[in-house]
Amino acid sequence: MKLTSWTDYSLRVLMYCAASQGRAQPVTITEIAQAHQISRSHLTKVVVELSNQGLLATTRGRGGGLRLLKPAKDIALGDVVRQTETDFTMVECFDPAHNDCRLIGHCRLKGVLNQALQSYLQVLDRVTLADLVPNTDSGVPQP
Amino acid sequence: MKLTSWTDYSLRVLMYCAASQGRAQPVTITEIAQAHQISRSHLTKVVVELSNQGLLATTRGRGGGLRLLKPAKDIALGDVVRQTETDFTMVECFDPAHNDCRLIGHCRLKGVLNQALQSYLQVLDRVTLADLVPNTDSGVPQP
DNA sequence: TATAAAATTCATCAAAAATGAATCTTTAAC
DNA sequence: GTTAAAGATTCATTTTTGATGAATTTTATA
Repeated sequence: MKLTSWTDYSLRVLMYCAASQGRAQPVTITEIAQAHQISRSHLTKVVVELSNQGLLATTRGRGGGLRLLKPAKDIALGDVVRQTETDFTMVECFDPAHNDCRLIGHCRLKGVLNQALQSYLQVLDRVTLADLVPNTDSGVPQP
Repeated sequence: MKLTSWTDYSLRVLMYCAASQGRAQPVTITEIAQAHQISRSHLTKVVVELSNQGLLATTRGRGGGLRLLKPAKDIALGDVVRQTETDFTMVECFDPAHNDCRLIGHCRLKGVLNQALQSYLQVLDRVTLADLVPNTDSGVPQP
């Protein structure tokens, strides 16, 4: 059970943007790619998806770059992870047509695993980008 | 984010054993494999691991089979999942030697994701095999 | 018009999970 | 003691899907 590196990169892009708010020049993909030693090409796809998901705005051309569409304190990790992770299938529930399972009664496993998953996401719902990154527009000066 | 089918199969083996407690003949691998349409060979490996982990006892030879080493109500899902899932790496934390991350301050991401993971497992800690399977040795007769 | 930025397309590559055939070992029943 | 039924082991593949990156195109500004 792990998150994909796609989600990992998504979070890093968002955190980088959050940490860079207030800069004169916007953050660029190349900059983030270099900072994290990831291929610029690959990271671009992550940025495009985040942009499609309404988390980032991008501007092309010279002087362009990325910026968050909402204040960092309004972007909860849970929502990011829900969007970037594609597969939350905990167990493969068998196709009813082929189900020859001899367990008596209905299986409660699926429901329990779903509860656990919700609990996982709820923890992340209570954390925002602003909580992760010291210098944001949260109004709190850093030491 | 998903569990492996290895974990899935592990849970099903344990549930099957729990549901079969009190039977004259012990449960066999072949029986479970047929019930779930899984290759017997493959499922054997799952059983061997569960046995190594102290959850199951196996007996070879004619009349042999599987049985739980503890009452179903004493086997918590959390403990099973902790043992069968091999990789709980939420994000790849960068090697400090190569860390060129420009985020100011220390990153709280890892800690937060770990909290979420613990929350996930804690939900499963509160559920036992007996909760999943109606007819166990829990003393509660099934309808 | 040159440059710097995002966006797209295409082709792989890599890693890990999943699978199953074939065979060996053990043991109870006959 | 033989045999059949059970778990255990070994080996080789297959499948999946995530991850990667080169090359090119589009857009916009200085």
